[in-house]
Amino acid sequence: MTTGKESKPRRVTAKQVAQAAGVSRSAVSRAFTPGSPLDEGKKRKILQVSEQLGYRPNALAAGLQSRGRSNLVAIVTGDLVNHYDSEILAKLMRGLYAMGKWPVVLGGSAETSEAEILEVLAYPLDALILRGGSVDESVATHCAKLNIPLIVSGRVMDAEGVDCVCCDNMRGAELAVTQLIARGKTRLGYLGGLAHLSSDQERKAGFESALTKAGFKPAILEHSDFSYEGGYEALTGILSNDVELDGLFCANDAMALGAIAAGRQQFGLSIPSDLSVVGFDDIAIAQWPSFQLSTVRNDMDQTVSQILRLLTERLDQPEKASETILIKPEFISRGTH
Amino acid sequence: MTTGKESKPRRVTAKQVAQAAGVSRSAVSRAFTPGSPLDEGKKRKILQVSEQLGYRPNALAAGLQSRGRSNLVAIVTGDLVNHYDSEILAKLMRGLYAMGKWPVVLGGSAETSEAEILEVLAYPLDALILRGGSVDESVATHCAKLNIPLIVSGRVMDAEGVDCVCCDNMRGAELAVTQLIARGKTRLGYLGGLAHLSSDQERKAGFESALTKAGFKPAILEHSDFSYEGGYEALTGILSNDVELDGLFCANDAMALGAIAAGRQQFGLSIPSDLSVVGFDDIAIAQWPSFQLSTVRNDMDQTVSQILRLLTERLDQPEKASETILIKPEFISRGTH
DNA sequence: TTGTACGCGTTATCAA
DNA sequence: TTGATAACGCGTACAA
Repeated sequence: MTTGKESKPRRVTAKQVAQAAGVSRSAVSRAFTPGSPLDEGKKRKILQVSEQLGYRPNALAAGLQSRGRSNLVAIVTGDLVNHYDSEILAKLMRGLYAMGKWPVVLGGSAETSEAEILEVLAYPLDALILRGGSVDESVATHCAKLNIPLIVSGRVMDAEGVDCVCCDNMRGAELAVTQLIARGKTRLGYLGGLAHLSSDQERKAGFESALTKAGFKPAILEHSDFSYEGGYEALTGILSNDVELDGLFCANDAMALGAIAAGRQQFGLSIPSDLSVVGFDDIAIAQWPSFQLSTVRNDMDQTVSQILRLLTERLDQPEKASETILIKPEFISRGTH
Repeated sequence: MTTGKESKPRRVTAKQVAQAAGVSRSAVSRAFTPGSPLDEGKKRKILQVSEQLGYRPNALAAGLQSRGRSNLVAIVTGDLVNHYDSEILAKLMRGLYAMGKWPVVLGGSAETSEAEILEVLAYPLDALILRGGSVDESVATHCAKLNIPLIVSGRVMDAEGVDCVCCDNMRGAELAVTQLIARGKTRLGYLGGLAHLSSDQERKAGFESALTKAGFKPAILEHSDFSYEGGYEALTGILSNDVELDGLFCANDAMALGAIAAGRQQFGLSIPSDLSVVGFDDIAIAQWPSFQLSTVRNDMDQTVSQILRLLTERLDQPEKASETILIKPEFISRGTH
């Protein structure tokens, strides 16, 4: 057993490799830079010594160079308890690996601390991807000052030089309402998530406008928190108050699943004959045999590929005009509507 | 619109702030180093100019220093489609933020590429946390050569200087078997996940040993892939082959939920009177009203806090003896056994 | 309290 | 093809 603070053992450097191999430091650097002019035998020797000593060029020091990049990209994700957030995070990370970028992940829990984001900006990030959490727009100002490209997804941020990728939430809500009405449902309710999020506001607005256009009025407009438990409690509350309802559009899948469970267990409702329920996002469990949830697909693959495209272009052309991409939602018809 | 490759705009440096504020560059450095001797008025001036220019000390360059750290910690996670993996990742990330460390997240999908891990070792990481994915032990060798502390969780790795935190899987499986037998179930089956993972092997071994000790034989030993769909298909297959079964222990919750759905929908079974099902992990959806799954808790909070403790101690004492921590599982009695 | 000078590990430039 | 040398941006020992 050892006690007390010990000195940190240091990593092997190019200098040490150079000495051990009997070459100059520059030669070592060249051995690891494809296309550099270097004698083939000398290169082999260097690589062999490096292997033996466990040498790898330090990516940090390389990123310090004039034209160097850190290849670090920060991602701010929403609460990973929400399956949409964890699923799209996985896809986004894979895309970044393929680009040779490494994701530094922030958030992941209910409260996304603004301070955390500002702290991580101390790193010379290649970009910051704001995918979830409720973060103030002032982040855009900080990024701009630090020359860190900002890409926002899941909402639209109207700031200079900020690229956005967002689902057409209004359209998605309209799709849901149209499909419910097509099934003969007329007393429709809306179950929203956190009301301060623009995605919720847009879905709600889409719901109301589509309903009005069809000549109906909302049976109820309720809010919860995007969680399964929240959806369960919300529908329990609504039905306990004798609200007449034959269709419910929920702002995400988790709440829809919770509402379905409450309807069945607390009120003995048959889904969809007594009550139709439609969700939003199309997370993996929506298609589990137990659920077979009808929902509006918030396409993750399209979203991720657009984010990656915008990132690539922005890195290549820092001054190019910013874009806002709207992803088209699609109604997924399963068994709950 | 702009075309072609443009030069990357550079970040404001301490030198520029020094010039703008009319002070030396070291003064700027001191202004951002708490406890450094510096005239109060000069410090205010520097901070004000920095604010205006948008200057932040570059964490990368700072980490290059002799006694500096990168404060970057890589985490290898398993497939984020598995809720256990995404839930524990979120908790682990929060713990790292609290320590002032930033998580570079790898994996997250079915195939964890070994090459990805080796590539990220180009960064002078403070540590590598191997939490999921099926990664070869050779990673330990690479980490050792690069002086990057390695902490493994979810399995035990018997390598020099590697700390481990793992659930006592044998004991967990025994708990499940004991509880099933206590309910009068005697024809018990085991539904495993990916058979090459040690966690699966240990749970299976625990199942068999506990059953033998109680004087019974396994009704069936089956394997799947840790997914809901896999569990659904596996039980469908088992029951289609007329295996007599009154209790099923699954190597994780997702498969247990799938198996329950299959039993109910495909064979009209009543759970638990016809068939008891017990899972492993205790993910969040295990306690959803629709499921109320009886399971063995693989405690995430304990696991995470042990990982963080080992990390802290390892950073403080690089040469201290390595530890292997076994987390005690707990049976969570709900409605499916 | 201040500024100068050096080191961190790398890549890029330049003259040989 | 080579090796010496200058950046890169920062912290800090050292001398003033």
